[in-house]
Amino acid sequence: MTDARGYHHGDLRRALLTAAAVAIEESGPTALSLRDLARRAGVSHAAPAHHFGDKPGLLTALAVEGFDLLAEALKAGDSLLEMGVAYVDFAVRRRAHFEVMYRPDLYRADAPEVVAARGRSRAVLNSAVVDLPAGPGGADSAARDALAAWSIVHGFATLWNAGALPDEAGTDPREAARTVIRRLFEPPC
Amino acid sequence: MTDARGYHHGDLRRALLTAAAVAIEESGPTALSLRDLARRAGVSHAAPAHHFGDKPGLLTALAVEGFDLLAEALKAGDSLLEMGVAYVDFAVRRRAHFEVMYRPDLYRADAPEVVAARGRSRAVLNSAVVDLPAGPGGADSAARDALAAWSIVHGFATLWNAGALPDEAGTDPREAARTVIRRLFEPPC
DNA sequence: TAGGTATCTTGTCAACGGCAAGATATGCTT
DNA sequence: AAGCATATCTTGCCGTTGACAAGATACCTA
Repeated sequence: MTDARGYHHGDLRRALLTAAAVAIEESGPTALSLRDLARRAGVSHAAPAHHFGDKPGLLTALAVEGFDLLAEALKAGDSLLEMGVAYVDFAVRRRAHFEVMYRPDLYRADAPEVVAARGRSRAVLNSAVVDLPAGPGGADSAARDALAAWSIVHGFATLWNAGALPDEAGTDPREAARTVIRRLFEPPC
Repeated sequence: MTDARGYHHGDLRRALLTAAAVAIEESGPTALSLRDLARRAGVSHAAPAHHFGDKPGLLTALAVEGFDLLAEALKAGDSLLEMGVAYVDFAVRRRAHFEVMYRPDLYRADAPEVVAARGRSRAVLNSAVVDLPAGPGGADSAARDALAAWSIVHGFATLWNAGALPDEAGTDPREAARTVIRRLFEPPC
């Protein structure tokens, strides 16, 4: 979609979001430049403003898209373990979206569309926990289980993306994640 | 150290690092401006360049300081559980350092001082895992245990700082973290 | 076909990061 | 104590960026 001659682009909003994801994956969200995105899309430097208002506006749209893509990806997991693997897989494959989603200083995290989309993804995440056998804490432990599961997959994904993990972790994030998450079910008891 | 009239500041490097931590805590690392730091320290806009070269240089120094502060903070934990709590506590109290440390696109993560400081903090983290009873995997499971523990505390800390956790998580990060980490030892088996 | 609106362009401004050149303080050497 | 080298800080400048304003062009509907 580099060319698209004529005064009107046709699908500039979509093109800018895609270009933003690519640019963020290349150099991180901090180095993101609206003017660079405009250049990549072949439009003038002020064109993005019409669709997103300002930079936080664009990243807000990207975050909304990310939460919806995450909810979709999580639905593929049929168990808590597999859903955790899907969470990590999403964070690695759609790294740009993931990075923005959990960086509220970059966008308007309290915008209604964001709140709604985040709620959708969280609902899917929690749906897998209620199916577990109740722990020693009874029904009250469901919240703790959800928080623990979410924390371990989110932490693993973040550390993986940051390149902070030692080489022993391997090269396949799905496999490594599965091993780590299993630790939640097979403790040294 | 706001004033310090005269041509020379006296301790500009220290003042800039402190001001950077404050500014990042206020508005995140993306909004950080060297010129703003210079204004806060009462020096000219080009003064920071002498001490840190450029913006990544300043954040590199901040990351090094962060890894050393983390290693120090972790030493206070006498068990794996308490060390995990200390990790979360560090992430919340020294939020600016923590955010920069795990964002390699912001600084020179491969600089030798960074590699050394990161190694020091990781050594402390791993020292608590070897004291654990060996899991079903034998000695090989130590790496997995370390990764699982690191992931769960890092994920919890990140989610807490991002404001992503639901209100049920409470207001005290240490208490909430302790509850979640315990889940690693008391599974529904 | 004509008016209205959505979309995009051009022009401008302040702020920023980075560089170069100069000014001032500090410390070392003799 | 005097002079020189160096560290530290300033002033001035340039290219880029985000944001805004005003105008141009294409689409769409009545």
